[in-house]
Amino acid sequence: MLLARIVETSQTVAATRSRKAKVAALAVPLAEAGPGELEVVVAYLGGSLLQRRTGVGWRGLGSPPEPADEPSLTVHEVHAAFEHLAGLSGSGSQAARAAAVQDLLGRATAEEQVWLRGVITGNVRQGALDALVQEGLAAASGAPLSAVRRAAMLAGGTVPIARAAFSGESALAEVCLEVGRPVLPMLASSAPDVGAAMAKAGGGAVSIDTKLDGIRIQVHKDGDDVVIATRSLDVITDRLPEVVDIVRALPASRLVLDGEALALADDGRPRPFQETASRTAMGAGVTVTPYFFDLLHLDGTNLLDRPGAERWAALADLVPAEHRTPSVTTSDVAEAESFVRTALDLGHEGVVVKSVSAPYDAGRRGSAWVKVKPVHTLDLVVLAVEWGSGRREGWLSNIHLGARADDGDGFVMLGKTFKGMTDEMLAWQTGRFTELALEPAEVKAHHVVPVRPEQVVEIALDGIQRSTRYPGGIALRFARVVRYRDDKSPDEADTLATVKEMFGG
DNA sequence: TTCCGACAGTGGGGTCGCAAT
DNA sequence: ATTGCGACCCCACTATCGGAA
Repeated sequence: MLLARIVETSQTVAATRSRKAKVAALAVPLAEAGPGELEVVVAYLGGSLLQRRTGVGWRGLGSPPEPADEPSLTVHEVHAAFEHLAGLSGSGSQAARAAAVQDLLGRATAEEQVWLRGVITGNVRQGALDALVQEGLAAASGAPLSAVRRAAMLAGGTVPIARAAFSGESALAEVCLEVGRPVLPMLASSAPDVGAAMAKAGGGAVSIDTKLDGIRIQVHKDGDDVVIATRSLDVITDRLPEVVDIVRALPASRLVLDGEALALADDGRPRPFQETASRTAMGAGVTVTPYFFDLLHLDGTNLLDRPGAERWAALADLVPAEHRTPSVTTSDVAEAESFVRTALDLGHEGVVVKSVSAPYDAGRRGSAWVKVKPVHTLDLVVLAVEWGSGRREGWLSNIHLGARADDGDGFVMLGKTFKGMTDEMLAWQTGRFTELALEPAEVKAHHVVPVRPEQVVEIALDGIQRSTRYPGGIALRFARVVRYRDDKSPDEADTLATVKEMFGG
């Protein structure tokens, strides 16, 4: 198949807003693809490469060479070119990569070049990713969408099950959880408070799990072989030797566990997320401790489809309490709230409320698991704004946030945010910050537009973290706009000292 | 007819490994 | 030794479509 087929399809998909039309367009090349190219076609239609990493990003693309007049590249040739790129390493590899990228782009038409640049930087932006490709696969093969989805979740992606979809429903049904092959992890939706979360999770008795602020781990054990995968199914076994030892010692020969790994201080309280993420923490003698909250397989039996209560009972029989996520089962909101307070007092992020009857829905973010985290707010001042991209093209989008300096002179930047803005707010702030621009004539000429520090904005955030990037030594974590405050002047905004004090720094 | 679940997009800060400087 | 880049860790939120209620 020619790459041009993929590119045409991508353009068609991008040109319609109807999801049904997108799916119909995706189904055509999927039905045309030969057995030897189906995997590549599935990946490319979803805007991704089969290579996990190529070593080339937006910077390594360079300026585009003269495009070809006629399309000639096949998907096979493109795949081979990326395989070559991915294999380059060592001294001089950057120059070799640049040359290989230029060679590939030089063989592409102008439209193919656009698509190739998109797929390399992860910016195809056609309004369809893996989920719609799965729908297209179901449409093209005649297999039920539910069977395609389930197989993809259990196989860790759509690519590995594409051929099975064309082999019929029974072939898809045979795809099941295999010890040693990571499945997509179940995700949690969110709710503002525990009461709402309990209602969302189905009411009645629920499990309230402590939400630990570390790295999600899925651990597969087959005899002495242990594999640890992250949320995106990256294998990080070598980085967590303590976890490997702990799982090897568990009294079962084959198992799949889901949990969280985090670094603890000497007093047992969790260290900041940054220290869990850092290997320096391990190097400094800080161990990373695993806490497991689910069991997906045990000695030949897949537990995914069993109710939560049953899986967790099996987990409790297998894993000692010191390596299980603290939790309580209750239907009483007051008891749940009390558990949340305890979790927060112990320094944890919050809780995850879980239905006791729901199965483990791999790869889904449903209402069976609902997270609850406390929200803090600050009143900060907008110091600059950045022009948006994509659907925010032409709007001033990302705002720079500052707290009042402690010496009363000026503002200290603490971070940026683009979150929480409605289209109405984007329109308003584009006008407002154009008015406040330090250099009104230059507003459209620069990506970053500095403004007079006069607009106060209420910002929600999860907390602060250590920063070497920002002058105050701290940065906001997960900042988002709540509302613009026209009832407050900049000299009423929060100070750096207040911010540090609020978060115990 | 209205409601709501699922998706895609729009980006945030920090950390590592690796290659170039 | 330092710097820049790519890749990945954590992630919130809004708009939209289309099926469910």
